Amino acid sequence: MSLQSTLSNYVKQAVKSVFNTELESVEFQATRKEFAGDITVVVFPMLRSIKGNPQVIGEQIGQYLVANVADVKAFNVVKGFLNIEISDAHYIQFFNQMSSNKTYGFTTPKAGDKAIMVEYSSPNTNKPLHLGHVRNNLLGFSVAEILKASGKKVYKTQIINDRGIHICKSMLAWERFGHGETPESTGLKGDKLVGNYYVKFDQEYKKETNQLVAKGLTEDDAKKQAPILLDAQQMLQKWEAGDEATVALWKKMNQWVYNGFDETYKNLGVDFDTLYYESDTYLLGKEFVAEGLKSGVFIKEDDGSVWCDLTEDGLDKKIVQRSDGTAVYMTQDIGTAIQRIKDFPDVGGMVYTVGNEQDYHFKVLFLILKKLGFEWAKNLFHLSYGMVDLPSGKMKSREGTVVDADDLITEMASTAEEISEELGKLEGYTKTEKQELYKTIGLGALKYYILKVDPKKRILFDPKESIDFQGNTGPFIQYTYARIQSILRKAEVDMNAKVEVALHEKEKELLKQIQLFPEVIQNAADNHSPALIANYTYDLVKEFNSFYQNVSILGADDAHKKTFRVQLSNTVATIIKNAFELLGISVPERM
RNA sequence: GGGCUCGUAGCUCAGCUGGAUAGAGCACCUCCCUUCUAAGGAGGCGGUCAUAGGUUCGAAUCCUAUCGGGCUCACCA
Repeated sequence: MSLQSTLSNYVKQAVKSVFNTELESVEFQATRKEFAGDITVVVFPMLRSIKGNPQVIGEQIGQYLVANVADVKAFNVVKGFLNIEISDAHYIQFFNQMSSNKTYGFTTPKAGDKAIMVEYSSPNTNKPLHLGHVRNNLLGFSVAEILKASGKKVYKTQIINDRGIHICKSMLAWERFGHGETPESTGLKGDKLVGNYYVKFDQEYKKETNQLVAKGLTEDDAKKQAPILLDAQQMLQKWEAGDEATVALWKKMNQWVYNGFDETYKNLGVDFDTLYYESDTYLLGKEFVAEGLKSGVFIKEDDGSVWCDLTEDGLDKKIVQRSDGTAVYMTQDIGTAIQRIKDFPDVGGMVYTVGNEQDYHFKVLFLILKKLGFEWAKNLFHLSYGMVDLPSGKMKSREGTVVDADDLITEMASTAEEISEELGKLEGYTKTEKQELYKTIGLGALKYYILKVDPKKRILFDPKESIDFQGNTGPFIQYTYARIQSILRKAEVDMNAKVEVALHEKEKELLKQIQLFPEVIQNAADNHSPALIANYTYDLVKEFNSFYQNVSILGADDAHKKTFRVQLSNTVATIIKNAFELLGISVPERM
């Protein structure tokens, strides 16, 4: 049981014995540095059930605690705040108990618990991944890891948008202008190659529209009548009809893209347990439209289109099936959700990592699934995140302002290299070891930079300036980890020895921070927010650095203190490592 | 126009279910490498928490309105 819940019980006891009142809950907060004490009970909320002067009430509770709780050493009351001092023994005991636990803070799933499916990435297959996908992947992956650490079973998945007009555009352009080029023949990554033909299509399309406009058509008409577009649409029809050659080309080019994506995912350090392809799921959902019609959740209009009226819930009417009987986006998502539960019966909820431009879509989707009566529909969460903006504004592929994911990763590594070389560390490392390390640091910087901000907020990304290596950054934290490793290499102390020492103020602060870790993980899981983990880790590291600067570790004045301090450092390193694992960031032994 | 969302130091961001004098980093200024990695530490400068009301013992946090940015309101996905 945590200190807080233990104390909470004692405070309730105190209130009961002194004031004869049952208290529902007790409010705690960390004691501010300028006051003596470690944890503070806020007396004000009690005034609702206890009449009296908060100062006096605080005193009385404080006296009770000192008399009855071994871990409470002393107290003081400032206005309505009861500051409690906790004995060193409590911290030492806590430390001795957790320090050898390599998975401190992590909860393992219980046997019958429902699993959770986390969807992220979900790209189109016509162009390479860009900065927006990077945020999506990092967020989704991290939230999945955090949920795991909080004791949930997790499946990571994505839905790959492998069909539609966009891929047909690339296919058409490749057929026409590609001269049989392949990733092998060009040395290009498959997704890049296919993306190039998507751009090529767009160029040709523009050329043709301009010609039509010159002939006197309006721009709108020209855009609709450009022959190359008509050809692409025809190709899509052939694909839907199952035309052999078209399907073969589609398969070939999609495979190139997948190979390219796999490389990017590998570099980024994300993975998936199961995949869904839109070509398999786009026809799903229609049977549930029929069922929904029966149960009255949906309504059929005269033209045959099917709608869901959500005006009573404060939303609009939403179409779920076209008048020609075909599925729309919403139909598909309904079908896919249901399919996933069929495929994985232990799944009891899902998290969708999708940009905030689709907030409304998911609101509607979840509501419809609830109305259809699925029990798991209440456990759906849209992990909505803000856009990544560039100083020049939005990323636009046509204007060439997209930041390519692979390029970005490479650039981060070379920035890390420059800084590292300048600092002149890493003597005796081989070239490949160095390259590996630069990648770790560069990626650490990128991931931390993106994950430390609240998912809801937009990120302004300046490729030249925004990623720092000092202060609240990934490399700063990695650096602290590396320094601790260096201490451990030189330490020569018994890491398993249980030591009792009088605590230095800095040591106590560190222990308090360490105590918070399990709670932070739960909190991050509940809020689907890696940012909480990131900021916690930063606080921990700051606390450690302060300790490091103020207290001699290896040169401690007696052996017990040295042992304790080395063990404490080691524990901090373990937490950094664990926390960063939840962010998908690795930590170097040296840097 | 309706709905959603964001607005905290010059810049980038924290601030848990309302709690004590609103915190970091960058930038700028002062110090600290004959102790374990200075990608570090100690300190200084810098705030009418967009604005105006309201609820409360107590508001950056909750409510209302206004202003400003973003997203969204397709038989597209």
